[in-house]
Amino acid sequence: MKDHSDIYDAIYEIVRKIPKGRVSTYGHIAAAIGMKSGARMVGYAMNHCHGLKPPIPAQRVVNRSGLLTGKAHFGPGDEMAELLKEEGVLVKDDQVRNFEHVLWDPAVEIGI
DNA sequence: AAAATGACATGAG
DNA sequence: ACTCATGCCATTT
Repeated sequence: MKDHSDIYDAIYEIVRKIPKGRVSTYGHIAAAIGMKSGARMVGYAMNHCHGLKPPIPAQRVVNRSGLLTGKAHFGPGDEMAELLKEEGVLVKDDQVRNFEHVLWDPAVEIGI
């Protein structure tokens, strides 16, 4: 495990910039770092973000449908949905309500 | 070195 | 409107 995870670093940086109460999608994050079709890479990076020094709010990262795809990777239960609810994101049946309302576009914030 | 896998996206039927 | 098939780039076996 070298420390070259530049891709991960880029992805983590974007996810870390997601404000509380907001969510983002893999496609938008991938596009923000320059990987238009690297949606899978974003998810892959999330899989490795377990135990990182800065807590990565991967719970704010959902698929383009607003569905909590990786909820199973957080906790045994609906910990991911609970976290989002705590932050103010309306989650119903593992799916974000008002998705477009809480959707945060990294490209806009970063200024791509 | 090649093939398989992955917390997705998009297009076509 | 819904389901099936392909693409994408990096990591792992």
